[in-house]
Amino acid sequence: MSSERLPSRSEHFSDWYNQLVLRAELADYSPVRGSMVIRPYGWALWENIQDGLDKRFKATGHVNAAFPLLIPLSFFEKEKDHIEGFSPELAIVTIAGGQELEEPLVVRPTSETIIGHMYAKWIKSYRDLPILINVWNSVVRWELRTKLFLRTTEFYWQEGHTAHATESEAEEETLQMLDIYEEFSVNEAAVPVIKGKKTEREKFAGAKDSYSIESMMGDLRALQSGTSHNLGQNFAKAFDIQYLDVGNTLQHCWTTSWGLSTRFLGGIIMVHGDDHGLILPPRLAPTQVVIVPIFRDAEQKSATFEAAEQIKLRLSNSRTLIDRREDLTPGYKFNDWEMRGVPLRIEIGPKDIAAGQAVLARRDLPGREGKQEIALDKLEDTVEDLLINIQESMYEKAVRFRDENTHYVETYDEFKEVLADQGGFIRSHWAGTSEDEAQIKEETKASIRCLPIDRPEGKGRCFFTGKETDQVALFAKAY
RNA sequence: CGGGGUGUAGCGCAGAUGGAAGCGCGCCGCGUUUGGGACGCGGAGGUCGGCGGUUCAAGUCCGCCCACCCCGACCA
Repeated sequence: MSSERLPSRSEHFSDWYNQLVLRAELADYSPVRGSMVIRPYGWALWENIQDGLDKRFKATGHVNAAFPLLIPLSFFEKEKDHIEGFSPELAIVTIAGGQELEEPLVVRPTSETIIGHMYAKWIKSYRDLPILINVWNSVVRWELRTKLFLRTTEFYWQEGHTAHATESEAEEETLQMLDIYEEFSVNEAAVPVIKGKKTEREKFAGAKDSYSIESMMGDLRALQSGTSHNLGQNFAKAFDIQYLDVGNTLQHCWTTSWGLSTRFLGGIIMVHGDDHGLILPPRLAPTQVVIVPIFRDAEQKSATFEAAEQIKLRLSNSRTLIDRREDLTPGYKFNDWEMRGVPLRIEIGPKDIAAGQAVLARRDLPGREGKQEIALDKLEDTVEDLLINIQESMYEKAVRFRDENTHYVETYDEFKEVLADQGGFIRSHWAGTSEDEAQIKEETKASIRCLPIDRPEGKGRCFFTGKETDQVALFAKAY
């Protein structure tokens, strides 16, 4: 790790982000343009995200499976909107085994088509439904402009694909998975979200309706961190996914798909990080507590290592690590673990051992403010409480930040003014058309992130058209 | 694909006017250190992004190409 400070988060957000990802050893650039290597520390974080989501998927009746990486190109041509949306970013294999292929193979950008093809084979009767499959894999989209975690050529994610007998059941599934993303984001990642529906312009290529969770990043831009799509019968019709209903009538299924990717890591970084580095929510942190032993000579060394060992044993409920490196000073280690965002640090040295105590430092409150001395016999309870407390206060801080930077406007002039002067989210009544939305994006760079589902605002006047409406739109500049 | 920038040691950079490839950090060894990014001494490490041209001589001048980063358009 470099010994320099990070660029200032408030002044150079983009540089700050890039360097943080590299220096916290979350990821590194790979030799192929736009793709990245996720390093062990970043992958450990992703594994915790996987665990949290996978548990929730299983609890709602989903099972995991695997589908192939390569998909016949013709599959993409079966759903008109889907191919239109994806064709610019497909990577296509045309040569294999030293020969030009009869039919080009697409490296999956998402699996709706191949899964649709298989579902058509597997589903015959209403008794086969619903089918609730989730897949953990990676996909490739040839993006023009990339950024570590947020948009890379290849990224890891989960994609859920379900098929149902009725329209309402599919809609229910779509919203259930959106709720799961929300609950996960809030409770595990301490990242507040706005749940909502995508507009026609912004929805998934091939979907009937798309929903998303949207979060505010530290630079006031919006990040879509999870999506859930009601695909209607679009893919069922394109792939002949049909079943016989109770009355012996052939019906098309109703399908859904939903996904959350390694982009979510980028969200965690940009919501919680500070000038010292990453700040990880305790529930997802690969290491929750790091113990830094402090010593001068061999005698002190064995005493503090012994004390550290005992602390670790007592903290068996937490993911605890002892920093045994002997060639580095404590000060270096403090900065190192702060860069990596470990929520809680325990310093133990000769003075502490003599006093029967240890020093606790919480990552979310940097410097002296977050330090306290604690008697060793109170350590377990204190650590447990602190981890919960850190998780909560990280969430509260993020909510406060988002709310302070969310504005309501009544006119388009005001909209432009607020966006230029303050930025952030604009949440206002909206009755405009797709063309109006396009015009606003063209003129201000801000787009409708979603039409929020929860609307405490009630009825009001659209800032753009002046029409009375109960629909609200969330506008922001987005990643 | 448009605009901008950068390619010299693992990283960050310096190498006016062409004339023996350097500095800082990191890395390796030994010793002293260790409560907020330690220090000394000794080392290892380079087809100067690539190809071509000008020249007695190119990191440096010229041409072409490539890669990456930033800002736009497109996107989870």
